[in-house]
Amino acid sequence: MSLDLDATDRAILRALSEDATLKASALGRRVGLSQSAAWRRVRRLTEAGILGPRRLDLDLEALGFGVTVFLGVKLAAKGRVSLEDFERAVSAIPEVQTVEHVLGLYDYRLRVVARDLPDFERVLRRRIMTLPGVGGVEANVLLSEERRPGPIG
Amino acid sequence: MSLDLDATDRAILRALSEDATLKASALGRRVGLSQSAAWRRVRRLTEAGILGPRRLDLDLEALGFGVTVFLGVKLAAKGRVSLEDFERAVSAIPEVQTVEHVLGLYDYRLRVVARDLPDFERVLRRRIMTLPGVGGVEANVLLSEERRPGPIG
DNA sequence: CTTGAAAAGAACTGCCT
DNA sequence: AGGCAGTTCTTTTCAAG
Repeated sequence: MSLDLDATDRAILRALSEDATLKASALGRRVGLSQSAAWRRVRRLTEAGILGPRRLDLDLEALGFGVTVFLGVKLAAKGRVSLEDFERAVSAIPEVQTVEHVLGLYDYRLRVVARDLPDFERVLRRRIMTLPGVGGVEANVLLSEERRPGPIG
Repeated sequence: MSLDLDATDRAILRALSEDATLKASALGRRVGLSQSAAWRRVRRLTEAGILGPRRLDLDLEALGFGVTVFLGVKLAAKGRVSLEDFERAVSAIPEVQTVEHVLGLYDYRLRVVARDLPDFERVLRRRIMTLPGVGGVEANVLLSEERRPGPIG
């Protein structure tokens, strides 16, 4: 299924995950190909589904959201609440950036942003704790974060 | 510092976080502006630092990395290992996609990808558990994930 | 903010090696 | 598969209402 990539493909993936706005010409220069060859490779990788949609990272801090908290949520074992109910309710909270359904100590991991800690407390008390079926919540406040390209080298 | 955004700005941010490849003309159509007006707003938001770099999401599953695990890492209290040492070592592991320094039950949260569970066990035993200063590790396996635009509405 | 237009540059196509 | 040349499209800038 996963078509095989040569070193040039991997170089393209590495370059594009750093800067998705790279033009085919600049990309080609960087990996040692002509503009059209680079462009054809990008199209091939896109059609293979390897290059996903170009997403835009908003600087939420510049927008006044300086607090990011990761919540580990354990659903109440007894309250036979469907996962769908929980997911629907959590998706309606604007401050929730990511909803991850996981297997382990928690059932869900949420990435929540807020303007400051008082604002976060409001979100936690009025939105999170009132979600259907919540059994326990554990929190970690983000101090700093580093994203890396992943195992494409 | 954070310049105020009107409803149109927020619409632009919402549209672009869904699809960062949107052309200024299509964007203008979507938010009810002319092409040049939309383009000027995008430039203004970019210069204000709100629109970050366009990153490209790789479909790691299409590349054969079907397993994603979140690790909560607690450093050993005694072993006076500097955070820098830990961060440097963890950054050298290709399978680690994200390193988050957090405050709470854990000291670090790691997003780790692997080809399958045996491969993950290899990474865990040979790379993660041998990191300098690791006191305890807790794992959650990703089942599904939903990303949302965040509180820009 | 809008329209219109012009210049620059990138995307995309066919043909050739 | 890669390179070249050409066509089509968008971007980017400017002038004027």
